[in-house]
Amino acid sequence: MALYSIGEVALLCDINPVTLRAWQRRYGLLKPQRTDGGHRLFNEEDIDRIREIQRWIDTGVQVGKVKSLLSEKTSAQQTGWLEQQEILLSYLQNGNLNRLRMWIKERGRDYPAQTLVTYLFIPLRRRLQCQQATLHMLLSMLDGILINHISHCLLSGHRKAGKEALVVGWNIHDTTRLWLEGWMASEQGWRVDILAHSLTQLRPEIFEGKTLLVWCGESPSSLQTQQLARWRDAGYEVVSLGA
DNA sequence: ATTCTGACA
DNA sequence: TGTCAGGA
Repeated sequence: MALYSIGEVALLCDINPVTLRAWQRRYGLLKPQRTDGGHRLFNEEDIDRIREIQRWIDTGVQVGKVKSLLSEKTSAQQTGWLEQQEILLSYLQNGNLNRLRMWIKERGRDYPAQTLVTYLFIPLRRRLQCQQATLHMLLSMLDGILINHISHCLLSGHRKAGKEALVVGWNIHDTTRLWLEGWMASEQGWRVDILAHSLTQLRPEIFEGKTLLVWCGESPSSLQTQQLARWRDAGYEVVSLGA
């Protein structure tokens, strides 16, 4: 198996060697082999792990919280959801969008959106959220189908009774995640609309009368949490998603 | 030339 | 997270 120096890994993963050492020393995230001289040697597995860490950080998780997430991932995989992910992946790779569409529709009848999102779509999307062009394309295909399916679900939700809610993203990158959140909210009885783009400024006074379901990423900054609480105190209906 | 650790901002 | 010193 090929081994890489810290400098090579730094180039490969577009990351500062200093950061890699910090991740190891402060958070115990890495444990590369060493040469006799004590220089680090990273194998492909280490590099995959580094990319995985980067993906978590990109989605807004603080470094200190990543470690538990890396091991927690295996528990979601042991219960058979990994195989389901592989099925979806194969449809994507074969460009078999119709199968994919039908598959999602059928699963949607068997499982609550909550379950599918948690064990299937979030983990699978995370796997595809690589810099690699091919994977990115697959992710894009999946997202398109998902959004289509979800908008369908939201429409039927509008025919039922329920309180009006608006899903908004606040300083996030992954806008497909808003649809997933909206999907779950819809199943919990909200009549959901989604703001398609993430906002950098939130002004709840504009949406008075509707409940705002706010998505701030995997771990909201304390500033965001405080602001949300302040708005609640001011009488706005503001709910933090994922909390 | 590159990387190591540990102190420090 | 990043910089620096002082060594290997």
